[in-house]
Amino acid sequence: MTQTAAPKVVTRFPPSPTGALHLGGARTALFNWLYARHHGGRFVLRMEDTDRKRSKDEYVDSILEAMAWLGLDHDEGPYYQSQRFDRYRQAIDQLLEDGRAYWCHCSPEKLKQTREAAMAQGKKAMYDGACREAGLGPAEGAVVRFKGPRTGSTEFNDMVKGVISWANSEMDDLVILRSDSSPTYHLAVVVDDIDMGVTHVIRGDDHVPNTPRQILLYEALGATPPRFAHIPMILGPDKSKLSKRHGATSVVEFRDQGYLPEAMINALARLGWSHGDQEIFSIDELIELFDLDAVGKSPAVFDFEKLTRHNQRYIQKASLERLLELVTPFLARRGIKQFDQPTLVAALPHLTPRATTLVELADWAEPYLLEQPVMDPKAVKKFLKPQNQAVLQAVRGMVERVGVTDLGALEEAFRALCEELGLKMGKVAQPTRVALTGRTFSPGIFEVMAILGKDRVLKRLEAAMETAGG
RNA sequence: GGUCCCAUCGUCUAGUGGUCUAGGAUAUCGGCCUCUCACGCCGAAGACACGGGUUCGAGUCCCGUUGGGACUGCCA
Repeated sequence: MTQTAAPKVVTRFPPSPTGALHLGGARTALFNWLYARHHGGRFVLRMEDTDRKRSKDEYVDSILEAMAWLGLDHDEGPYYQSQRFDRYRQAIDQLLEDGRAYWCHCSPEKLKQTREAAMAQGKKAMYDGACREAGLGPAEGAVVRFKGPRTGSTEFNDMVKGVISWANSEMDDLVILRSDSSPTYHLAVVVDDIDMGVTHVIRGDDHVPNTPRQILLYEALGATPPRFAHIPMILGPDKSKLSKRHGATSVVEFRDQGYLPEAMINALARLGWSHGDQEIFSIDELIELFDLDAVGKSPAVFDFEKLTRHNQRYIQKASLERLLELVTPFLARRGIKQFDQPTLVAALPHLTPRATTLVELADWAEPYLLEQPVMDPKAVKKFLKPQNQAVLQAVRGMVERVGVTDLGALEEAFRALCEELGLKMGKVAQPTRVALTGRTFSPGIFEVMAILGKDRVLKRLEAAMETAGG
């Protein structure tokens, strides 16, 4: 007998488009994507936009953009829950018919009062089940509630946390249809995961308390629950839930700050997951190595410094061609739209070890791409002094004579010149560096000359001599 | 308050009862390299939350304490 071709693993990522894709969501998406890819399964994208007031199209676009940037491609979707209301209604009707749900006429005000009263007495703030056995029908302002069991317990074997058991008495009857006749999250998510054949639900562990109630819903709907894997949350440096006040938290912000997607992926993957002592992983390695059994249980503080370090390494590793493409928008952003590409190509290999982000890389590249470098006033004051005019003059003469193409010859001549002047290398190199780049730091002085070429070196030295003389 | 989850260097983590005087990464500090700034290399400091058990033996298993977190919505 041959088995049907139904994929054995189907994962999904269901963001609600009420904000940009955050680090936590991105990691959840990554783990789902990796799990599907590792097992040769399918990855479904679904927008949970049942809350029509808070969901916005611009967030849908922004989430899609972030996913694409990270390279997390989906095999199905994006589905939109807002387009599946008929299906949810059908499931709710079925539940009503089967006696697994009931109409509730309690007003939000009344509910709030009972809740507060319960809290005041130090009791559990749960729905009291007033309408549970009332046999009510639909009415203006009414909702439908799921009729959950009052006794026993619901248990599941979480793939990262192990067995988790929940007393049914701890769960009240949750609303599945709102008074505006839209379905709630719990109902929609379960119906969708059934319809879409989801086999593994990998999500943040803030969903742990939702899981037993959803399992009950699966059973009421006559479906087998999927496997669950609850991954620990990502925290800010103060160990509280990561939020805006911790700095950049949305994926596109990192992109705009000059981070490479593979650095993001690497950093995110290592948060809660590990493979021995290995720190650097390519996408292919992650797909090959990733599995849920190596996911940790405890929450993790996001380490921005480590991400930056990863980013620096990835910038160093990137091909010249890609770097060119990556850095161009960042150059444009600082007003450098037209420039001599060969100069940038020559400069880039010397710049990458010095840049931790693409923003910095563009900054490092600037002196070589501008007609005249922007002179740092402090550097000018310190190094382009009258007494250095002669030094610059001597360097100019040397460059005129030996050129800048033969680095060996250039260095030899430069050192000879220092000796001749009776000056240490640094005393000659620093004024030259400022003359050529406008700054006190740069790649090696000979590399700088080679990048600029003889003509520009001579021109800049002359300009600097004038500055020093004046 | 209740329910549930979690607990190794500052941070991310390795560690699945003996090989742990606890390993790696990052951050910090020191050194080397050196024309500056980086990169790179070498080195230092730095952790098993606490208390009970189980065991010949516990970072590893069990219980408790403490601490942290999540949930407790007609948000998802």
